[in-house]
Amino acid sequence: MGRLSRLPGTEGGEDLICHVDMDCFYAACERLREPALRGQPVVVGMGYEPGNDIGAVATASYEAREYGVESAQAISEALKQLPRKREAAKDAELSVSEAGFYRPVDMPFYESVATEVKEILETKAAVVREVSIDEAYLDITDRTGWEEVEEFCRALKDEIATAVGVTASIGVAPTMSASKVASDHDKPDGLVIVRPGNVAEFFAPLDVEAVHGIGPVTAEQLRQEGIETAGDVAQADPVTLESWFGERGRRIYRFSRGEDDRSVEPRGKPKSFSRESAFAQATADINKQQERIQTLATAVAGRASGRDVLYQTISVKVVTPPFNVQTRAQSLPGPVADAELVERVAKDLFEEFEGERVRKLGVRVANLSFTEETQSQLGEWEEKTDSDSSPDPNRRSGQHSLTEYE
DNA sequence: TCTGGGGTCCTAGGACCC
DNA sequence: TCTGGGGTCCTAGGACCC
Repeated sequence: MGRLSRLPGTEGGEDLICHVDMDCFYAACERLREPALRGQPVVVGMGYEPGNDIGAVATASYEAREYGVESAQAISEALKQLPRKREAAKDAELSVSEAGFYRPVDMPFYESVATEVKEILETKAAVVREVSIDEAYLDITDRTGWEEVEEFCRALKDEIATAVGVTASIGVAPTMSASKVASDHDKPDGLVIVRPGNVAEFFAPLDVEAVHGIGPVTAEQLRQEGIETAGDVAQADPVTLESWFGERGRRIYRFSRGEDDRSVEPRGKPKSFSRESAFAQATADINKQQERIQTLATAVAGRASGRDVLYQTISVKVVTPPFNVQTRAQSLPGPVADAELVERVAKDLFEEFEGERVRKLGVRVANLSFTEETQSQLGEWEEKTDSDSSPDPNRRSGQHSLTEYE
């Protein structure tokens, strides 16, 4: 829960929140280092190996989307839709990368590009919250005003395009959730400014699923009730929404009206690390399963120890056909960093599923604690700690305070 | 959308403590 | 002794986001 940025019950409108969302970021990065890909249908994916179906689209360029490629689609399906792939099918010599405009995910490179963007963002706002590698919120209240904000944003977009070479879509609104919806409203290369007086009008016609926090499941339930637009949600009875969806119902109600009392704050420390991977085909082979668990456990423990993080809870995730997700967890008496223990516990937890066909396995560590040294090394995780364990909701961020881990 | 991978938050029931 | 109330931790699952 974020702090209140203003007194409850008072009219919002003073704040200018800016949401920056990079367009097709992975594909844009690939084009940076390979200009021949510009204007072409590009698909960036992970886990694809020729000859099997495993692997999905991480990002498709707008040209690829024209051919029907969608995010999260199986790579093999996506590549069939691209014209070059069809030509290449005649030529068995061509590798996958040469055939379609497929490129495998290269996170280190994308992160280097994201860092350049972030450096620009940091000059534009006192507080920047990175949501993911290609998305961030900026509180620009003290840097501009509603009269000049369009110029301000154009300058920001230009700078990103000129200095880094990728395009961003930007949304500006009086709240975080509204700015998020605004940036999404006119992609790619969009700039949508929702002024305080226009919030209701902006939201009214939008599909419920455009609202941040309403996904496919909730959207379907709402439609069953005849609620189809954000405007409909805004007109609904918040008590009824709460009876349907619990606390989330209240949030949905507020977000559909553009209301959001969170303030922009830097990201806190991670809460868990996990690793998961799918089998090319569901398998009941215990050797393959245990081998996979071992690989995942080692990888997860390695990530944690690389960051000097201790963990106290170890869990496994088992996905069986058709798509049944089950998790089992075990907490330890105290925080540890022990790869062999992770593997042992994970294998123990998995025993219950022995003999079952499994399509996907995952290993996770949680209940993390951060050592003092970790803190100084990890500037990117911020110095704040108040979001995870402080009993005092009024405690301000920005202080090094790790007493709970000493 | 027959579904990859890495996360977050919320809920609900049970164990356990005082 | 068969029974109140409050609080915390743990586990499992679900929805959502990128």
